[in-house]
Amino acid sequence: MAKSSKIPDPTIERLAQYSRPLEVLLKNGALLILSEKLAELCGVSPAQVRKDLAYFGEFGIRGVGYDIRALLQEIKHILATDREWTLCIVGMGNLGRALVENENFQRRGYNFVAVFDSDPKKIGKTLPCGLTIEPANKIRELIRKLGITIGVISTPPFEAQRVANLLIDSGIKAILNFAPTRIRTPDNCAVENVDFTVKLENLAYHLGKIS
Amino acid sequence: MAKSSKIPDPTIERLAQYSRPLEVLLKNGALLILSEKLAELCGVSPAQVRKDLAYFGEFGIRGVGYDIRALLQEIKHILATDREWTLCIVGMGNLGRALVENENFQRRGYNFVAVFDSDPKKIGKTLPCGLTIEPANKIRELIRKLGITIGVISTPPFEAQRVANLLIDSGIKAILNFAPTRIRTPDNCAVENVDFTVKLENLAYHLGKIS
DNA sequence: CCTATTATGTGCATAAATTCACAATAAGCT
DNA sequence: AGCTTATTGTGAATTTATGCACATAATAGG
Ligand SMILES: NC(=O)c1ccc[n+]([C@@H]2O[C@H](COP(=O)([O-])OP(=O)(O)OC[C@H]3O[C@@H](n4cnc5c(N)ncnc54)[C@H](O)[C@@H]3O)[C@@H](O)[C@H]2O)c1
Ligand SMILES: NC(=O)c1ccc[n+]([C@@H]2O[C@H](COP(=O)([O-])OP(=O)(O)OC[C@H]3O[C@@H](n4cnc5c(N)ncnc54)[C@H](O)[C@@H]3O)[C@@H](O)[C@H]2O)c1
Repeated sequence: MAKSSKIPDPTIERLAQYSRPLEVLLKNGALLILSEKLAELCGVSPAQVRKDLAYFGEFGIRGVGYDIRALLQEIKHILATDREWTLCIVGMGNLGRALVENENFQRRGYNFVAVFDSDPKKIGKTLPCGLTIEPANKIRELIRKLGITIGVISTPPFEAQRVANLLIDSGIKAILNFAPTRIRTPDNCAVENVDFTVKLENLAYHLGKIS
Repeated sequence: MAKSSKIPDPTIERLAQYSRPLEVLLKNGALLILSEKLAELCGVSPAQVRKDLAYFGEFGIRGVGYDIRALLQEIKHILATDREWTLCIVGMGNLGRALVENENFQRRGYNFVAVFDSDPKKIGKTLPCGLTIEPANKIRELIRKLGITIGVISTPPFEAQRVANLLIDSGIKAILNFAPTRIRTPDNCAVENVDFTVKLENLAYHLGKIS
Protein backbone atom coordinates (compact mmCIF):
# COMPACT_ATOMS: atom_id res chain seq x y z
CA MET A 1 0.00 0.00 0.00
CA ALA A 2 1.07 3.51 -0.69
CA LYS A 3 2.61 4.94 2.48
CA SER A 4 2.79 7.92 0.19
CA SER A 5 4.41 10.34 2.60
CA LYS A 6 7.64 8.41 3.02
CA ILE A 7 8.75 7.70 -0.54
CA PRO A 8 12.42 8.54 -1.12
CA ASP A 9 12.94 11.01 -3.92
CA PRO A 10 15.49 8.82 -5.69
CA THR A 11 12.87 6.10 -5.87
CA ILE A 12 10.63 8.26 -8.05
CA GLU A 13 13.52 9.04 -10.37
CA ARG A 14 14.34 5.35 -10.69
CA LEU A 15 10.75 4.33 -11.39
CA ALA A 16 10.90 6.47 -14.51
CA GLN A 17 14.14 4.80 -15.46
CA TYR A 18 12.69 1.34 -14.97
CA SER A 19 9.94 2.12 -17.44
CA ARG A 20 12.39 2.67 -20.33
CA PRO A 21 13.64 -0.92 -20.74
CA LEU A 22 10.23 -2.28 -19.77
CA GLU A 23 8.69 -0.50 -22.74
CA VAL A 24 11.29 -2.00 -25.04
CA LEU A 25 10.79 -5.48 -23.60
CA LEU A 26 7.04 -5.23 -23.89
CA LYS A 27 7.31 -4.18 -27.51
CA ASN A 28 9.57 -7.17 -28.15
CA GLY A 29 6.93 -9.49 -26.77
CA ALA A 30 8.58 -10.41 -23.47
CA LEU A 31 6.11 -11.25 -20.73
CA LEU A 32 8.10 -11.60 -17.55
CA ILE A 33 11.06 -9.95 -15.91
CA LEU A 34 13.06 -10.62 -12.74
CA SER A 35 14.20 -7.89 -10.42
CA GLU A 36 17.72 -9.07 -11.14
CA LYS A 37 17.35 -8.53 -14.88
CA LEU A 38 15.65 -5.16 -14.57
CA ALA A 39 18.30 -4.10 -12.10
CA GLU A 40 21.03 -5.00 -14.51
CA LEU A 41 19.38 -3.12 -17.34
CA CYS A 42 19.15 -0.02 -15.18
CA GLY A 43 22.46 -0.26 -13.39
CA VAL A 44 21.10 -0.67 -9.88
CA SER A 45 20.88 -3.54 -7.38
CA PRO A 46 18.05 -6.09 -7.50
CA ALA A 47 17.14 -5.31 -3.90
CA GLN A 48 16.78 -1.68 -4.86
CA VAL A 49 14.33 -2.54 -7.61
CA ARG A 50 12.23 -4.66 -5.29
CA LYS A 51 12.24 -2.09 -2.52
CA ASP A 52 11.33 0.74 -4.87
CA LEU A 53 8.37 -1.18 -6.18
CA ALA A 54 7.35 -2.43 -2.75
CA TYR A 55 6.76 1.13 -1.58
CA PHE A 56 3.66 1.13 -3.74
CA GLY A 57 2.35 -2.40 -3.50
CA GLU A 58 3.02 -6.02 -4.35
CA PHE A 59 3.34 -6.13 -8.08
CA GLY A 60 5.38 -9.28 -8.46
CA ILE A 61 4.78 -12.98 -8.04
CA ARG A 62 7.12 -14.68 -5.60
CA GLY A 63 9.25 -17.34 -7.17
CA VAL A 64 8.27 -16.09 -10.63
CA GLY A 65 8.98 -12.42 -11.27
CA TYR A 66 7.03 -9.46 -12.58
CA ASP A 67 4.50 -9.40 -15.37
CA ILE A 68 5.94 -6.77 -17.66
CA ARG A 69 2.70 -5.33 -18.94
CA ALA A 70 1.15 -5.07 -15.50
CA LEU A 71 4.30 -3.65 -13.95
CA LEU A 72 4.63 -0.99 -16.60
CA GLN A 73 1.02 -0.02 -16.11
CA GLU A 74 1.53 0.25 -12.36
CA ILE A 75 4.61 2.42 -12.76
CA LYS A 76 2.84 4.67 -15.22
CA HIS A 77 -0.03 4.97 -12.83
CA ILE A 78 2.25 5.85 -9.93
CA LEU A 79 4.06 8.46 -11.97
CA ALA A 80 0.77 9.78 -13.31
CA THR A 81 1.94 9.24 -16.85
CA ASP A 82 -1.08 7.13 -17.70
CA ARG A 83 -2.83 10.34 -18.63
CA GLU A 84 -2.24 13.20 -21.05
CA TRP A 85 -0.50 16.38 -19.97
CA THR A 86 -0.55 19.68 -21.79
CA LEU A 87 2.57 21.79 -21.78
CA CYS A 88 3.94 24.98 -23.23
CA ILE A 89 7.48 26.12 -24.01
CA VAL A 90 8.70 29.65 -23.44
CA GLY A 91 11.79 30.55 -25.46
CA MET A 92 11.86 29.06 -28.94
CA GLY A 93 15.58 29.15 -29.65
CA ASN A 94 17.60 26.14 -30.72
CA LEU A 95 16.74 24.14 -27.66
CA GLY A 96 13.05 25.02 -27.60
CA ARG A 97 12.74 23.94 -31.20
CA ALA A 98 14.55 20.67 -30.58
CA LEU A 99 12.19 19.93 -27.72
CA VAL A 100 8.99 20.64 -29.59
CA GLU A 101 10.04 18.54 -32.58
CA ASN A 102 11.01 15.57 -30.44
CA GLU A 103 8.22 13.04 -30.62
CA ASN A 104 9.39 11.25 -27.51
CA PHE A 105 7.40 13.63 -25.36
CA GLN A 106 4.21 13.22 -27.35
CA ARG A 107 4.59 9.47 -27.21
CA ARG A 108 4.68 9.57 -23.42
CA GLY A 109 1.65 11.77 -23.08
CA TYR A 110 3.39 15.13 -22.86
CA ASN A 111 1.71 17.30 -25.45
CA PHE A 112 3.07 20.70 -26.34
CA VAL A 113 0.07 22.82 -27.18
CA ALA A 114 1.60 26.31 -27.22
CA VAL A 115 5.04 27.84 -27.70
CA PHE A 116 6.09 31.40 -26.92
CA ASP A 117 8.89 33.79 -27.72
CA SER A 118 9.50 37.49 -27.23
CA ASP A 119 11.45 38.02 -30.44
CA PRO A 120 9.26 39.81 -33.03
CA LYS A 121 11.15 38.05 -35.80
CA LYS A 122 10.07 34.66 -34.46
CA ILE A 123 6.49 35.46 -33.44
CA GLY A 124 3.95 34.21 -35.95
CA LYS A 125 6.27 31.63 -37.51
CA THR A 126 4.75 28.20 -37.88
CA LEU A 127 6.95 25.25 -36.96
CA PRO A 128 7.17 21.83 -38.69
CA CYS A 129 5.15 20.38 -35.83
CA GLY A 130 2.27 22.69 -36.74
CA LEU A 131 2.42 25.07 -33.79
CA THR A 132 2.71 28.81 -34.34
CA ILE A 133 5.03 30.82 -32.11
CA GLU A 134 2.96 33.12 -29.91
CA PRO A 135 4.09 36.38 -28.32
CA ALA A 136 5.05 36.24 -24.67
CA ASN A 137 2.18 38.55 -23.71
CA LYS A 138 -0.31 35.85 -24.59
CA ILE A 139 1.14 33.39 -22.10
CA ARG A 140 -1.46 34.02 -19.44
CA GLU A 141 -4.41 33.91 -21.80
CA LEU A 142 -3.37 30.73 -23.60
CA ILE A 143 -2.37 28.83 -20.48
CA ARG A 144 -5.85 29.37 -19.10
CA LYS A 145 -7.66 28.74 -22.36
CA LEU A 146 -5.79 25.54 -23.17
CA GLY A 147 -5.60 24.29 -19.59
CA ILE A 148 -1.82 24.00 -19.67
CA THR A 149 -0.39 22.49 -16.49
CA ILE A 150 3.36 22.21 -17.13
CA GLY A 151 5.63 24.99 -18.38
CA VAL A 152 9.03 24.56 -19.99
CA ILE A 153 11.54 27.41 -19.79
CA SER A 154 14.21 27.58 -22.48
CA THR A 155 15.02 31.26 -22.48
CA PRO A 156 18.40 32.73 -21.60
CA PRO A 157 19.10 32.50 -17.85
CA PHE A 158 18.62 36.20 -17.28
CA GLU A 159 14.97 35.96 -18.32
CA ALA A 160 14.21 32.70 -16.56
CA GLN A 161 12.89 34.03 -13.26
CA ARG A 162 10.70 36.63 -14.97
CA VAL A 163 9.22 33.94 -17.19
CA ALA A 164 8.75 31.63 -14.22
CA ASN A 165 6.82 34.31 -12.35
CA LEU A 166 4.60 34.78 -15.36
CA LEU A 167 3.92 31.06 -15.56
CA ILE A 168 3.18 30.79 -11.85
CA ASP A 169 0.88 33.78 -12.09
CA SER A 170 -1.00 32.05 -14.85
CA GLY A 171 -1.64 29.02 -12.68
CA ILE A 172 1.13 26.66 -13.78
CA LYS A 173 1.93 24.08 -11.11
CA ALA A 174 5.10 22.54 -12.54
CA ILE A 175 8.10 23.93 -14.41
CA LEU A 176 10.91 22.24 -16.29
CA ASN A 177 13.76 24.73 -16.43
CA PHE A 178 16.61 24.47 -18.93
CA ALA A 179 18.18 27.82 -18.15
CA PRO A 180 21.33 27.37 -16.07
CA THR A 181 20.03 29.34 -13.13
CA ARG A 182 17.95 28.52 -10.10
CA ILE A 183 14.41 29.78 -10.20
CA ARG A 184 12.27 30.38 -7.15
CA THR A 185 8.74 29.14 -6.96
CA PRO A 186 6.10 28.95 -4.25
CA ASP A 187 5.59 25.61 -2.52
CA ASN A 188 2.65 24.73 -4.69
CA CYS A 189 4.72 24.87 -7.88
CA ALA A 190 7.29 22.13 -8.49
CA VAL A 191 10.49 22.79 -10.44
CA GLU A 192 12.96 20.47 -12.08
CA ASN A 193 16.19 21.82 -13.46
CA VAL A 194 18.12 20.38 -16.35
CA ASP A 195 21.66 21.69 -16.55
CA PHE A 196 23.91 19.91 -19.02
CA THR A 197 27.04 21.75 -18.00
CA VAL A 198 26.75 20.46 -14.45
CA LYS A 199 26.88 16.97 -15.90
CA LEU A 200 29.90 17.89 -17.98
CA GLU A 201 31.66 19.25 -14.93
CA ASN A 202 31.00 15.97 -13.23
CA LEU A 203 32.76 14.24 -16.07
CA ALA A 204 35.61 16.72 -16.01
CA TYR A 205 36.09 16.10 -12.30
CA HIS A 206 36.42 12.38 -12.82
CA LEU A 207 38.69 12.84 -15.81
CA GLY A 208 40.80 15.32 -13.90
CA LYS A 209 41.52 12.73 -11.23
CA ILE A 210 42.96 10.38 -13.83
CA SER A 211 44.91 12.48 -16.31
CA MET B 1 43.36 18.66 2.12
CA ALA B 2 41.86 16.47 -0.52
CA LYS B 3 40.93 13.14 1.05
CA SER B 4 39.94 12.50 -2.52
CA SER B 5 38.56 9.03 -2.02
CA LYS B 6 35.80 10.07 0.34
CA ILE B 7 34.07 12.93 -1.44
CA PRO B 8 30.30 12.47 -1.64
CA ASP B 9 29.01 12.47 -5.17
CA PRO B 10 26.35 15.10 -4.47
CA THR B 11 29.13 17.41 -3.32
CA ILE B 12 30.69 17.41 -6.77
CA GLU B 13 27.35 18.17 -8.35
CA ARG B 14 26.80 21.06 -5.96
CA LEU B 15 30.24 22.53 -6.53
CA ALA B 16 29.30 23.01 -10.16
CA GLN B 17 26.10 24.67 -9.08
CA TYR B 18 27.92 27.02 -6.73
CA SER B 19 30.03 28.27 -9.59
CA ARG B 20 27.02 29.61 -11.51
CA PRO B 21 26.03 32.46 -9.17
CA LEU B 22 29.67 33.06 -8.29
CA GLU B 23 30.43 33.84 -11.91
CA VAL B 24 27.56 36.27 -12.04
CA LEU B 25 28.64 37.95 -8.80
CA LEU B 26 32.23 38.21 -9.96
CA LYS B 27 31.14 39.83 -13.21
CA ASN B 28 29.07 42.29 -11.20
CA GLY B 29 32.12 43.29 -9.23
CA ALA B 30 31.25 41.67 -5.91
CA LEU B 31 34.30 40.63 -3.89
CA LEU B 32 33.04 38.67 -0.95
CA ILE B 33 30.31 36.13 -0.26
CA LEU B 34 29.08 34.39 2.88
CA SER B 35 28.18 30.73 2.98
CA GLU B 36 24.72 31.86 3.97
CA LYS B 37 24.27 33.95 0.85
CA LEU B 38 25.68 31.37 -1.51
CA ALA B 39 23.50 28.74 0.11
CA GLU B 40 20.43 30.84 -0.46
CA LEU B 41 21.30 31.43 -4.09
CA CYS B 42 21.68 27.71 -4.66
CA GLY B 43 18.83 26.47 -2.51
CA VAL B 44 20.91 24.53 0.01
CA SER B 45 21.87 25.03 3.67
CA PRO B 46 24.85 27.19 4.69
CA ALA B 47 26.40 24.28 6.57
CA GLN B 48 26.22 22.25 3.40
CA VAL B 49 28.13 24.88 1.48
CA ARG B 50 30.86 25.06 4.11
CA LYS B 51 31.14 21.31 4.42
CA ASP B 52 31.32 20.82 0.67
CA LEU B 53 34.13 23.31 0.38
CA ALA B 54 35.92 22.03 3.47
CA TYR B 55 36.42 18.65 1.82
CA PHE B 56 39.01 20.30 -0.37
CA GLY B 57 40.65 22.85 1.87
CA GLU B 58 40.15 26.08 3.81
CA PHE B 59 39.11 28.61 1.23
CA GLY B 60 37.30 31.06 3.46
CA ILE B 61 38.35 33.59 6.09
CA ARG B 62 36.75 33.09 9.47
CA GLY B 63 34.65 36.00 10.55
CA VAL B 64 34.73 37.40 7.04
CA GLY B 65 33.54 35.05 4.30
CA TYR B 66 34.88 33.82 0.98
CA ASP B 67 36.80 35.82 -1.59
CA ILE B 68 34.69 35.29 -4.67
CA ARG B 69 37.47 35.31 -7.23
CA ALA B 70 39.66 32.92 -5.24
CA LEU B 71 36.76 30.62 -4.42
CA LEU B 72 35.68 30.39 -8.02
CA GLN B 73 39.20 29.58 -9.06
CA GLU B 74 39.43 26.85 -6.43
CA ILE B 75 36.15 25.30 -7.51
CA LYS B 76 37.20 25.37 -11.13
CA HIS B 77 40.46 23.75 -10.20
CA ILE B 78 38.72 21.01 -8.23
CA LEU B 79 36.31 20.32 -11.07
CA ALA B 80 39.16 20.49 -13.58
CA THR B 81 37.36 23.17 -15.51
CA ASP B 82 40.32 25.51 -15.31
CA ARG B 83 41.57 23.92 -18.48
CA GLU B 84 40.27 23.40 -21.98
CA TRP B 85 38.51 20.21 -23.00
CA THR B 86 37.94 18.99 -26.51
CA LEU B 87 34.71 17.20 -27.29
CA CYS B 88 32.83 15.73 -30.20
CA ILE B 89 29.14 15.14 -30.83
CA VAL B 90 27.76 12.07 -32.53
CA GLY B 91 24.28 12.54 -33.98
CA MET B 92 23.64 15.96 -35.45
CA GLY B 93 19.87 16.08 -35.27
CA ASN B 94 17.92 18.86 -33.62
CA LEU B 95 19.52 18.34 -30.25
CA GLY B 96 23.07 17.96 -31.54
CA ARG B 97 22.74 21.18 -33.45
CA ALA B 98 21.35 23.04 -30.45
CA LEU B 99 24.29 21.84 -28.37
CA VAL B 100 26.98 22.82 -30.82
CA GLU B 101 25.54 26.29 -31.34
CA ASN B 102 25.24 26.96 -27.63
CA GLU B 103 28.15 29.16 -26.60
CA ASN B 104 27.78 28.29 -22.92
CA PHE B 105 29.95 25.25 -23.41
CA GLN B 106 32.70 27.12 -25.20
CA ARG B 107 32.66 29.76 -22.48
CA ARG B 108 33.33 27.14 -19.84
CA GLY B 109 36.18 25.52 -21.69
CA TYR B 110 34.24 22.78 -23.43
CA ASN B 111 35.19 23.04 -27.08
CA PHE B 112 33.40 21.04 -29.72
CA VAL B 113 36.00 20.26 -32.35
CA ALA B 114 34.22 17.60 -34.40
CA VAL B 115 30.65 16.54 -35.10
CA PHE B 116 29.49 13.32 -36.71
CA ASP B 117 26.40 11.87 -38.33
CA SER B 118 25.62 8.78 -40.36
CA ASP B 119 23.03 10.38 -42.60
CA PRO B 120 24.51 10.97 -46.10
CA LYS B 121 22.23 13.99 -46.52
CA LYS B 122 23.85 15.66 -43.49
CA ILE B 123 27.48 14.67 -44.02
CA GLY B 124 29.57 17.47 -45.48
CA LYS B 125 27.19 20.23 -44.41
CA THR B 126 28.88 23.14 -42.65
CA LEU B 127 27.13 24.54 -39.58
CA PRO B 128 26.87 28.18 -38.48
CA CYS B 129 29.52 27.49 -35.85
CA GLY B 130 31.98 26.63 -38.63
CA LEU B 131 32.20 22.87 -38.09
CA THR B 132 31.53 20.47 -40.93
CA ILE B 133 29.55 17.31 -40.25
CA GLU B 134 31.83 14.30 -40.64
CA PRO B 135 30.79 10.74 -41.48
CA ALA B 136 30.58 8.31 -38.57
CA ASN B 137 33.35 6.18 -40.04
CA LYS B 138 35.84 8.95 -39.35
CA ILE B 139 35.12 8.98 -35.61
CA ARG B 140 38.13 6.91 -34.66
CA GLU B 141 40.55 8.81 -36.86
CA LEU B 142 39.44 12.28 -35.80
CA ILE B 143 39.24 11.51 -32.10
CA ARG B 144 42.86 10.45 -32.17
CA LYS B 145 44.05 13.23 -34.44
CA LEU B 146 42.32 15.99 -32.49
CA GLY B 147 42.94 14.49 -29.06
CA ILE B 148 39.25 14.49 -28.17
CA THR B 149 38.60 13.35 -24.59
CA ILE B 150 34.84 13.71 -24.11
CA GLY B 151 32.16 12.33 -26.41
CA VAL B 152 28.53 13.47 -26.58
CA ILE B 153 25.90 11.06 -27.86
CA SER B 154 22.74 12.51 -29.36
CA THR B 155 21.66 9.76 -31.69
CA PRO B 156 18.42 7.81 -31.36
CA PRO B 157 18.52 5.42 -28.40
CA PHE B 158 18.81 2.34 -30.55
CA GLU B 159 22.17 3.51 -31.89
CA ALA B 160 23.54 4.80 -28.60
CA GLN B 161 25.37 1.69 -27.40
CA ARG B 162 26.94 1.09 -30.78
CA VAL B 163 28.17 4.67 -30.88
CA ALA B 164 29.42 4.43 -27.29
CA ASN B 165 31.45 1.34 -28.16
CA LEU B 166 32.98 3.18 -31.07
CA LEU B 167 33.92 6.10 -28.84
CA ILE B 168 35.39 3.86 -26.16
CA ASP B 169 37.35 1.99 -28.79
CA SER B 170 38.79 5.25 -29.97
CA GLY B 171 40.07 6.08 -26.52
CA ILE B 172 37.34 8.36 -25.17
CA LYS B 173 37.28 8.42 -21.36
CA ALA B 174 34.03 10.26 -20.71
CA ILE B 175 30.61 10.25 -22.36
CA LEU B 176 27.63 12.55 -22.02
CA ASN B 177 24.62 10.60 -23.21
CA PHE B 178 21.36 12.25 -24.25
CA ALA B 179 19.72 9.15 -25.66
CA PRO B 180 17.10 7.83 -23.23
CA THR B 181 18.81 4.50 -22.72
CA ARG B 182 21.51 3.26 -20.42
CA ILE B 183 24.85 2.65 -22.05
CA ARG B 184 27.50 0.33 -20.70
CA THR B 185 31.09 1.38 -20.45
CA PRO B 186 34.21 -0.11 -18.92
CA ASP B 187 35.31 1.24 -15.54
CA ASN B 188 37.83 3.57 -17.10
CA CYS B 189 35.16 5.46 -19.03
CA ALA B 190 32.73 7.68 -17.11
CA VAL B 191 29.16 8.25 -18.29
CA GLU B 192 26.60 10.86 -17.41
CA ASN B 193 23.08 10.56 -18.66
CA VAL B 194 20.73 13.41 -19.36
CA ASP B 195 17.13 12.32 -19.70
CA PHE B 196 14.57 15.09 -19.82
CA THR B 197 11.58 12.79 -19.74
CA VAL B 198 12.70 11.41 -16.40
CA LYS B 199 12.51 14.94 -15.06
CA LEU B 200 9.08 15.40 -16.55
CA GLU B 201 7.89 12.23 -14.96
CA ASN B 202 9.12 13.54 -11.66
CA LEU B 203 6.96 16.59 -12.17
CA ALA B 204 4.01 14.50 -13.23
CA TYR B 205 4.35 12.43 -10.06
CA HIS B 206 4.16 15.50 -7.87
CA LEU B 207 1.31 16.96 -9.88
CA GLY B 208 -0.51 13.67 -9.76
CA LYS B 209 -0.49 13.73 -5.98
CA ILE B 210 -2.27 17.09 -5.97
CA SER B 211 -4.83 17.01 -8.76
C1' DC C 1 46.71 45.09 23.49
C1' DC C 2 42.51 43.39 24.79
C1' DT C 3 37.63 42.54 23.94
C1' DA C 4 33.57 42.03 21.18
C1' DT C 5 31.88 40.43 16.99
C1' DT C 6 31.49 37.67 13.18
C1' DA C 7 31.43 33.74 10.11
C1' DT C 8 34.19 29.75 9.01
C1' DG C 9 35.58 24.75 9.78
C1' DT C 10 34.44 20.50 11.99
C1' DG C 11 33.20 16.57 15.35
C1' DC C 12 29.09 14.59 16.52
C1' DA C 13 24.10 13.64 16.15
C1' DT C 14 20.54 12.83 13.08
C1' DA C 15 18.33 11.53 8.96
C1' DA C 16 18.04 9.31 4.56
C1' DA C 17 19.06 5.76 1.44
C1' DT C 18 20.96 1.37 0.33
C1' DT C 19 22.16 -3.31 1.05
C1' DC C 20 21.74 -7.64 3.45
C1' DA C 21 19.69 -11.74 4.59
C1' DC C 22 15.95 -14.40 5.19
C1' DA C 23 10.95 -15.36 5.85
C1' DA C 24 6.98 -15.67 2.91
C1' DT C 25 4.78 -17.50 -0.97
C1' DA C 26 3.88 -19.05 -5.62
C1' DA C 27 4.64 -22.73 -9.10
C1' DG C 28 6.30 -27.10 -10.79
C1' DC C 29 7.24 -31.82 -10.07
C1' DT C 30 6.62 -36.43 -8.27
C1' DA D 1 -0.90 -33.55 -1.35
C1' DG D 2 3.71 -32.82 -0.08
C1' DC D 3 8.28 -31.50 -1.36
C1' DT D 4 11.52 -28.67 -3.98
C1' DT D 5 12.89 -24.64 -6.14
C1' DA D 6 12.77 -19.98 -7.25
C1' DT D 7 12.16 -15.18 -6.44
C1' DT D 8 9.64 -11.71 -4.22
C1' DG D 9 8.81 -8.57 -0.11
C1' DT D 10 10.70 -6.66 4.08
C1' DG D 11 12.74 -5.69 8.82
C1' DA D 12 17.22 -4.86 10.47
C1' DA D 13 22.03 -3.56 9.69
C1' DT D 14 24.92 -0.69 7.26
C1' DT D 15 26.40 3.04 4.67
C1' DT D 16 26.00 7.61 3.06
C1' DA D 17 24.62 12.31 3.43
C1' DT D 18 22.88 16.25 5.99
C1' DG D 19 22.26 19.39 9.86
C1' DC D 20 23.59 21.14 14.37
C1' DA D 21 26.25 23.63 17.52
C1' DC D 22 30.26 25.28 19.00
C1' DA D 23 35.37 25.79 19.01
C1' DT D 24 38.37 28.41 16.14
C1' DA D 25 40.33 32.24 13.96
C1' DA D 26 40.20 36.69 11.84
C1' DT D 27 38.92 41.55 12.06
C1' DA D 28 37.61 45.98 14.00
C1' DG D 29 37.25 49.24 17.52
C1' DG D 30 38.39 51.23 21.68
N1 LIG E 1 21.14 24.89 -26.68
C1 LIG E 1 21.62 24.06 -25.79
O1 LIG E 1 22.17 23.01 -26.11
C2 LIG E 1 21.55 24.38 -24.37
C3 LIG E 1 22.23 23.57 -23.49
C4 LIG E 1 22.16 23.83 -22.13
C5 LIG E 1 21.42 24.89 -21.69
N2 LIG E 1 20.77 25.65 -22.55
C6 LIG E 1 20.00 26.77 -22.03
O2 LIG E 1 18.70 26.77 -22.53
C7 LIG E 1 18.29 28.09 -22.79
C8 LIG E 1 17.93 28.23 -24.24
O3 LIG E 1 19.01 27.83 -25.06
P1 LIG E 1 19.01 28.10 -26.61
O4 LIG E 1 20.25 27.52 -27.14
O5 LIG E 1 17.73 27.68 -27.20
O6 LIG E 1 19.12 29.68 -26.62
P2 LIG E 1 18.63 30.68 -27.76
O7 LIG E 1 19.30 31.97 -27.50
O8 LIG E 1 18.78 30.04 -29.09
O9 LIG E 1 17.09 30.83 -27.48
C9 LIG E 1 16.52 31.59 -26.47
C10 LIG E 1 15.16 32.07 -26.95
O10 LIG E 1 14.45 32.68 -25.87
C11 LIG E 1 13.78 33.82 -26.38
N3 LIG E 1 13.48 34.71 -25.26
C12 LIG E 1 14.33 35.52 -24.58
N4 LIG E 1 13.69 36.15 -23.58
C13 LIG E 1 12.40 35.73 -23.63
C14 LIG E 1 11.25 36.04 -22.86
N5 LIG E 1 11.29 36.88 -21.81
N6 LIG E 1 10.09 35.46 -23.20
C15 LIG E 1 10.04 34.59 -24.23
N7 LIG E 1 11.10 34.26 -24.99
C16 LIG E 1 12.27 34.83 -24.68
C17 LIG E 1 14.72 34.40 -27.39
O11 LIG E 1 14.05 35.23 -28.29
C18 LIG E 1 15.28 33.13 -28.04
O12 LIG E 1 14.48 32.73 -29.13
C19 LIG E 1 19.45 28.97 -22.37
O13 LIG E 1 19.24 29.38 -21.03
C20 LIG E 1 20.62 28.06 -22.45
O14 LIG E 1 21.64 28.42 -21.56
C21 LIG E 1 20.81 25.41 -23.88
N1 LIG F 1 15.38 16.80 -29.16
C1 LIG F 1 15.14 16.77 -27.87
O1 LIG F 1 14.64 17.72 -27.28
C2 LIG F 1 15.49 15.59 -27.07
C3 LIG F 1 15.06 15.54 -25.78
C4 LIG F 1 15.37 14.45 -25.00
C5 LIG F 1 16.10 13.44 -25.54
N2 LIG F 1 16.49 13.50 -26.79
C6 LIG F 1 17.25 12.39 -27.33
O2 LIG F 1 18.43 12.83 -27.96
C7 LIG F 1 18.67 12.07 -29.11
C8 LIG F 1 18.73 12.97 -30.31
O3 LIG F 1 17.54 13.71 -30.41
P1 LIG F 1 17.20 14.55 -31.70
O4 LIG F 1 15.93 15.24 -31.44
O5 LIG F 1 18.36 15.36 -32.11
O6 LIG F 1 16.96 13.38 -32.76
P2 LIG F 1 17.15 13.44 -34.34
O7 LIG F 1 16.45 12.27 -34.89
O8 LIG F 1 16.78 14.80 -34.81
O9 LIG F 1 18.70 13.28 -34.55
C9 LIG F 1 19.38 12.08 -34.44
C10 LIG F 1 20.59 12.16 -35.40
O10 LIG F 1 21.44 11.05 -35.16
C11 LIG F 1 21.91 10.60 -36.44
N3 LIG F 1 22.37 9.21 -36.29
C12 LIG F 1 21.62 8.10 -36.18
N4 LIG F 1 22.40 7.02 -36.03
C13 LIG F 1 23.67 7.46 -36.04
C14 LIG F 1 24.92 6.82 -35.92
N5 LIG F 1 25.02 5.50 -35.74
N6 LIG F 1 26.04 7.57 -36.00
C15 LIG F 1 25.96 8.90 -36.16
N7 LIG F 1 24.80 9.56 -36.26
C16 LIG F 1 23.67 8.85 -36.21
C17 LIG F 1 20.73 10.76 -37.34
O11 LIG F 1 21.16 10.82 -38.70
C18 LIG F 1 20.19 12.10 -36.86
O12 LIG F 1 20.77 13.18 -37.54
C19 LIG F 1 17.56 11.04 -29.17
O13 LIG F 1 17.99 9.86 -28.54
C20 LIG F 1 16.47 11.69 -28.37
O14 LIG F 1 15.62 10.73 -27.80
C21 LIG F 1 16.21 14.55 -27.59
